[in-house]
Amino acid sequence: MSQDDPGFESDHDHQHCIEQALETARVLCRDRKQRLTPIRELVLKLVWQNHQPLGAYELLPALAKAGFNSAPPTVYRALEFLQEQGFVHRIASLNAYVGCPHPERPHRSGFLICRGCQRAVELNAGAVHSALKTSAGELGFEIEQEMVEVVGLCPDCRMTGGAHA
Amino acid sequence: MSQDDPGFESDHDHQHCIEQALETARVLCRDRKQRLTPIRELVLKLVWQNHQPLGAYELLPALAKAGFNSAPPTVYRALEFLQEQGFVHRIASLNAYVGCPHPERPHRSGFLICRGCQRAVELNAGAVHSALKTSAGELGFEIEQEMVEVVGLCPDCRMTGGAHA
DNA sequence: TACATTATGTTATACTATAACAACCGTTTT
DNA sequence: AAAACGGTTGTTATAGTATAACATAATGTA
Ligand SMILES: [Zn+2]
Ligand SMILES: [Zn+2]
Ligand SMILES: [Zn+2]
Ligand SMILES: [Zn+2]
Repeated sequence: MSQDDPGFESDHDHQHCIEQALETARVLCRDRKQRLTPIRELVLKLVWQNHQPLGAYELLPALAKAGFNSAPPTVYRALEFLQEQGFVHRIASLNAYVGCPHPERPHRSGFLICRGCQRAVELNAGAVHSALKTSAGELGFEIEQEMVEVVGLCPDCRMTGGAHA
Repeated sequence: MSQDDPGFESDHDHQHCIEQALETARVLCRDRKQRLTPIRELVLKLVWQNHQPLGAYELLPALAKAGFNSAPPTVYRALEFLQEQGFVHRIASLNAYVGCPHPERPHRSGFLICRGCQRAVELNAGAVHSALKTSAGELGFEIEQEMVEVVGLCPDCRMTGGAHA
């Protein structure tokens, strides 16, 4: 692996993020006997165009430009598939979708969402999960899915007061 | 205080939950010089009618029955006020609202949401918050709001397989 | 090829939330 | 009391998000 997750580092090689995400998806789909159709691959690529979560309707124009049908069900179906495969996550508090950098195994860690630049970074926080599991366990609650969405300011935006991107 | 938070205990005196929530809201509004108008109080009462988060549109019929205007802005305005005062929380993953049992100070702990009975219980998990703060801090991220929503099965529903309420 | 399965196209609609402006009401100022 | 003000509510319209339902096309399998 030639590059770690970029986190909030602004100057990483994002082309690499995109290519790696697409290649990982292709491999996993082959292994899982799932079909990464042109629409699905395009939607995945669009979601990965940056690290800002995108709304479903923001993807439609690009689908139209690529010659596909661009009615809502098209993009929602693709997003549903990509979520099932773990390639993208939905950010409930934003009604938006973001690419997952580690779709190999299902997981549901948390997101740090910057209100300055809108970037969302996936948090691989075992400690958060453990604390959650302990607290839930004390109430006899059995966890199935976790959604952790934290809004705040990333290092870059703290310096500029979070006023812009 | 005559009763602790009921958590997932099915047989608690829920009338007490409601009365206490309303009385706390009245006191806090008086202290804060905010107006708990009839509409706002009714919406708070409706949200507290049980421990299942309710959608905004589910509240409208009851508003109409009470003789108020029942267009969406009415209920959204009331919910906005109640959220600002900390009397209710919004559950982003459900697009629904639930009463807060501890509105004295602002907070944003997490929720355990049972997919069997749809009850949501507020988790006062200092450990989760600490873990989150630590993990975010390592990335230089400054937390402003936390949303933790955990879906699973409560003790009651684990026994019945979560098939119903 | 014939058949079943999955994916996509297409139209319509449901669900969630807010914009914009008018009317009302309680309080303060003149 | 009258006027001015700020906050709340009434009302209409619209924006934004997501899914239902059914037709058609593509793909995999026997
Ligand atoms: Zn990148
Ligand atoms: Zn992920
Ligand atoms: Zn109760
Ligand atoms: Zn609360």
